[in-house]
Amino acid sequence: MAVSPPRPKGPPLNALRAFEAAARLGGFSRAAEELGVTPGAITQHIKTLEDWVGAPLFERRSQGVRLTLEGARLRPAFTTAFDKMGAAVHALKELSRTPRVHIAALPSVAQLWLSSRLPRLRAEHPQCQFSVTALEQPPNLLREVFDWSVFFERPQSDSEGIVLEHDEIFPVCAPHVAPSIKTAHDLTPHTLLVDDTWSEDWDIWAKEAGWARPTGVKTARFSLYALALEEARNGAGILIGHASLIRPDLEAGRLVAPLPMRAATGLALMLRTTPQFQAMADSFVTFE
Amino acid sequence: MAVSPPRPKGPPLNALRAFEAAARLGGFSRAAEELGVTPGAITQHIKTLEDWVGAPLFERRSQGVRLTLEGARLRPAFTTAFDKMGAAVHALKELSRTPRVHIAALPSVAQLWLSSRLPRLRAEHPQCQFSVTALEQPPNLLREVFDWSVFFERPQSDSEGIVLEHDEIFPVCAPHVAPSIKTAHDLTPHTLLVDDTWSEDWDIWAKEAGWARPTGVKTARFSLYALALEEARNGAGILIGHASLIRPDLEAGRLVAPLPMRAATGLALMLRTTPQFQAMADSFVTFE
DNA sequence: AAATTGGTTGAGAAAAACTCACCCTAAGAA
DNA sequence: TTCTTAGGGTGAGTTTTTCTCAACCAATTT
Repeated sequence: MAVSPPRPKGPPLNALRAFEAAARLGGFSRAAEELGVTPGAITQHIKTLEDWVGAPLFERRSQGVRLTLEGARLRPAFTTAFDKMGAAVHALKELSRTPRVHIAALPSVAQLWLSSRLPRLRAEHPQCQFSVTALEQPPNLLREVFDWSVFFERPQSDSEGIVLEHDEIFPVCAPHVAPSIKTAHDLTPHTLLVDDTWSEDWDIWAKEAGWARPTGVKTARFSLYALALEEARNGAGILIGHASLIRPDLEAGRLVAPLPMRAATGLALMLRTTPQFQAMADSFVTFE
Repeated sequence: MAVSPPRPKGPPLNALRAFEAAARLGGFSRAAEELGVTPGAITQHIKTLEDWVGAPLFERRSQGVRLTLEGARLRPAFTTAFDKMGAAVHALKELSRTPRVHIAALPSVAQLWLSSRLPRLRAEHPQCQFSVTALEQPPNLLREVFDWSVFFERPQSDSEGIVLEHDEIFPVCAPHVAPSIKTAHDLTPHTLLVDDTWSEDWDIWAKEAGWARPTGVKTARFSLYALALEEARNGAGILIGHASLIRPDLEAGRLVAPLPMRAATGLALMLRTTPQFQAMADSFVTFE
């Protein structure tokens, strides 16, 4: 009779977390991003778990993975478990002597929108320590150690985020470039400045403006919106401007909008917070 | 403005688990046992966590640790989170093709009580795979990957364990040794066989029997009850027998009880199971 | 046919977790 | 007092886990 194999251990907690994230987000890459690791790490976690269980949790398809029936059945239990854990971790974070507010934002939002508002926030809450992390995707505030997030997101009635401003885009350029542009077609000879993370912006605006963008138009791509913006200020081309991010440049006259057409992206600059920081966020927003 | 420290991570999940266990069980050593690691490992986990938080979670006292006020406030949230996690893990385990039943029991119970009943259990559930792990302390079935536990425990009305038999102890010895023993005082010249994990048994019985055990009595200590039992069969001394464990020896005449006095330890041999296995346990018990 | 999307793999590197042996402190026992 | 015991703390060194990296696939999409 088998007595004594030391002490059987449950599956590794990190593998469970990887499973939950992958199942919730519907892909290993997205789970990898949320957890701040490479996709390969997720692959391995899931494999560990599948070996432990002795059954597959995901079907591998060429365009990604799909949860198996059993995997799907299991997901909600893990999601609620990790939600509770996340809440507990937030409570744990509160113990820290000096209150810390950790803000997540798109790189462009952090540089162009948040940076001018942070001083005021610091002044209003001198006892708080603020820090900002730039992310490409909004974090899950229930899970991660962020307290605020400021991203362009599709406003959903069900969610409790605060809509700061609906996103509107339109071409902008340096003042000396503007006179040559009277209609959308005048854009053709210019270089279009494109932010990699918002590469469809020009298409959205062009469609709205009824401009069939010719294939030969020159474009210059940037990995950061702030870089493209700087080029636009220097007169290197036409940028598709997000109203909320370029307002200071327009007001200061560093940029102008040569055409009146504005397109809505369907997104909004949204502020979300954990429940603990709702009040602080509300008071911040009333000043806007 | 600070933008970008990769992606801030929450505290390590394993450290959270260590905290929860230590807080719930009221000590690092007990947490270490539940988690199957050394106490030093727990110390380090807690330190990691306290460093992450920036505040102490336990007060260190010479006779052990006490939760700080904040630590105590945090505990319930983590306990429920890990309870949910444990339930989810049990569900995960169910996916496994062949159902597995993992039984935890005291080493003595595993050898002397369970082993004779396992064949019947296997016969009744041929599709199941049974495994047994010997532990000194009953595991937390909500957390660990066990499905059944069989231990001597104090029966508490609030708990849902099944009382298999109340624990009774009394001296036993080989048949040829018995004739010399008419009263408790006749035990004095004999060697008393003692199991290390139940070293108070003789005291309990002696008190009940009104026997002031003289200090000079020889004793022989064993780390396993089954070893002490074997010695008793060989006539090497008097063992304090637990009725439930030595019944087969009494029935077969390998051992006899020379004195009629029996003492209750206040414990009971208890069977506990996870909810999933309640039915199987019930049907097992009706055969007893 | 080429590029893209999303996952997989295995080797090596890095980080986390753990053990071990020894130290420390307070409290109770002798 | 001095011993002993119970429970932790420490730091070095080791083992295990986790992660990254750099290819590599296989199905789409262009």
